[in-house]
Formats: sequence, structure tokens, C-alpha cells
Amino acid sequence: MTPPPPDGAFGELPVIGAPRERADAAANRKRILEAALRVLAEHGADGASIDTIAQEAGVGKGTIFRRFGDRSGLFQALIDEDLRRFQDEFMFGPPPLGPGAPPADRLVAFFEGLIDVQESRLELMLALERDRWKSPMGGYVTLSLHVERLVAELSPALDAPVTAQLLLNAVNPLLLRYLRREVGVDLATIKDSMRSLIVGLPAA
Amino acid sequence: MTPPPPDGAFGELPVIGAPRERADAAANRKRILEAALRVLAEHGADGASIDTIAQEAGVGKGTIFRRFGDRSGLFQALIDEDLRRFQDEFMFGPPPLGPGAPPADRLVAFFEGLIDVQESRLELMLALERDRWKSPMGGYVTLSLHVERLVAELSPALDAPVTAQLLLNAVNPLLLRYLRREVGVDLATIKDSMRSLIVGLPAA
DNA sequence: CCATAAGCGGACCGACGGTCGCATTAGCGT
DNA sequence: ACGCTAATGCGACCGTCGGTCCGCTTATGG
Repeated sequence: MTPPPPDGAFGELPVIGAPRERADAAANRKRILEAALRVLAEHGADGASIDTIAQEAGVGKGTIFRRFGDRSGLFQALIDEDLRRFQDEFMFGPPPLGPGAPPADRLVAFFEGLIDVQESRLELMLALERDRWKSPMGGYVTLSLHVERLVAELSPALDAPVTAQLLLNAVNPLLLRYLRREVGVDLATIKDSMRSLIVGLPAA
Repeated sequence: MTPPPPDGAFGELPVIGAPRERADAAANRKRILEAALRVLAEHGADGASIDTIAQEAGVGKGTIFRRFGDRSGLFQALIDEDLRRFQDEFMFGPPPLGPGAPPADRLVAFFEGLIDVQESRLELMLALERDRWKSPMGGYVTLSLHVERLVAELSPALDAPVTAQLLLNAVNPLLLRYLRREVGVDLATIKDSMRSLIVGLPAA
């Protein structure tokens, strides 16, 4: 009697051999995702309880848990598209973000892009932040690995996994919100400081 | 009818002109703090609910809220002593942590010290982390200012407040727990990576 | 049109942080 | 020694949250 696996990432793609998703279920999924985005925008990450989202979507809360497993599953599904687009860019896109540029330049471009993604989906990232530390890095694995590889290429003497995590943590959504909203720092300033951290790393 | 201000930091020092703390209240405060430390050690930050701590201390939960205001107030009071000792060291102690050494060396020493403090009080820092972003930086203000000053001295070209926050965030307790407990990284490795970030900053 | 399984809903649960008003008692002046 | 009073203790209570469960509804394929 195991319930069907929740959508999680790649939710829209039908699994081979699995029965097609029912039409009403698909419609509800869409309404839930839209409602979640709306609630996030209107009430912020802290006001985005499942009950609120369910009410906004006009569905029972059970429906949300059925489709997305748990709270973080819902938000994972929401960030999925943006994250995949960003992954495509830094894995296959043009330099300096994509392959072809020196690792330092790629790292700088990566973090500028990451900061932009977080800025454009700040409340969503904040909502995710709460559960980010349950599973290894909860969806951040691909990003982590990418940074690790670039760091290893740039500075073989460093411990790449640790340095990668330090860098990624520096642009924590919580800090971003604080700097942007409370302090009122310009995005370019944050990117500049981040660049200083990167370009100073010992080159190979 | 404003209730007396909660203890917060510097709780033990009697405020001039204020009535002395009652003996039973002082005893209870001590028992609560000890119980909190015990619960933190035994059940971790996530298992350290106020109810649990109250039960362990043998007091009503109302007593805890009366003395410490709220959850984060209790943990603030707990970390207070360690934080103040650390502050004394980097403000008045011997170099390179204290004054007298070049800013880069002081920064490196500061973050090594900060990592040590967090390591020795990991669960407590994790418990605090939940509410760290309510007030400006919730007890981190002094640390932030110190890092800011050193960064400004080291690299006048940089935006010191932003860079300071980026550096401080890199050693987030959540990341520290992940690296230490899940990945099993050595403390020295983390310190090394952190040093690489600092010494690479553009010198004056 | 029917059978069946997928989907839906919302009452329900346990845990949590925090409040409140009443009972208790320490400390002080006498 | 005694009583007065303000400080303190206490735990039942509250609203909210994430998550579960199971009976009802409905889409869909034959």
C-alpha cells in the first residue's frame, strides 16, 4: 500500500510504465504551485504555511501532502525549474559561466548567477532554507559538486569540498535577505565582495 | 505593569538601583541554565524544547519565560559567557588574536577562534541559529563590528560590512555541523580553507 | 455504463513556543 | 517574631504548525 512516490524534482515527466496522471490531479498540481508562489509573494516565507497555501489553492491540505510528500517537497518542486535552467547554463552554456573559461572566472560567474537566482526567488529560497540540512544538501548537490570541481581545478592544494561549502554558505538566503532588505545593500556590491573572496584563492 | 526586563546578556550583574534578585530566583536560574546545557548535550538542539528543559530543571515552563523572555533569550544567556571571553581575547588579548598583529593575521586568528567556540558549543549555536535573524544579528553585533574593522583595515577598497558578513556566514553552525558530523572533516581542514579565503583578500 | 483505482478533503493528532492569572513565598520594615 | 507586599513560581491553556488517515468522490479504461 505504499503511496505513489511524490513528485519532487522532475515531477512533470511521466515515469515509464507508470499510469498517466489523472487530469484533475494535474490541474490541482498546477493550482497548488501557483498558489504557493502567490502566498510566498504576499505573506513571505514565514507566512507560507501549508494550510494557507491549501486554502489559497482551494484544495485540502491532504492533497498537497499527497502530491509533494512534505513541505520541503513542495518548495523543491517550485525551485526545480529555475535550478535546472541555471544548471544548464553553467554546464552547457557559453563561457564564462559555461565551460571554456578559466576556473576562477567560471566561479565568479557561477556565484553571480547564483546570487541572481536567489534574489529573484528569495522568499522561496528562504522557505527551503529551513529544511536544507536534512538530506545531505537537499537539491544543492549538483551545485556543490560543480563548485567543488572548479575549486579543485583552481587550487589543487585546497580541500575542494570544504572550500566549496564555505563559499556556498557565504551567500546563504538568510544573509542575502538581511543584506538586501535590512541593510539595503546593492546586488553589485555583494557580487563584488564575493568575487574578492574567489579571486584571492591560491591559483594552481 | 511591564514585567521586569529578562536577563538576556549580562544577566548576573545587578543593575544599579534595581532590587536585588531573590535567592530562590537565582537558584532557579542556575538550575535552568544547567538543565538547558544538559538537554542540549543529551538530545541535541532539535530536542531542546522549553518543556523538556523545564522538566529537566524541575521548574514550570512559565518560570523559564519569566526569566529569559523567550527561547532565544535563554540560549543567548547560555552563550553569553563564552562569547564575552572570546571578545576579551580578540579585543584585549595577545596577538595575533588581540591587537598588535597585521589585520590579515588577526582575521585568521579570529576565525580560528570562532570556529573553536562554535565547535565547543555546537548544539547551543544550532539552537540559537533558529532565531539569529530576528534582531539585526542577535548577539553577533560585536563580532560583526570587529570583523568589519579588520576587513576595512586590510582592504580599504572592499565594502567592509558586506565582506564581513560573507566571511562570518561561511562558518555558519549549520555548515559546521554538516562538515564535522556528516562528512567527518577535520577541524584543521576547515580552518585552513577559511584562512585561504582571508589571506587572498586584496591587501591595502 | 460499470468497476476500480486514483484522487480528494478536512477532521484529527502531537509538538511547539508563548501567555495568563492565581497561588506561594522571600525579604523587609516594624 | 510577625505580617505585608511585591516578586516569583507554576502549569493549564491557547493558537499554529507540519503531517496523518480514512471515508467519500470521480476520472478513466474496457
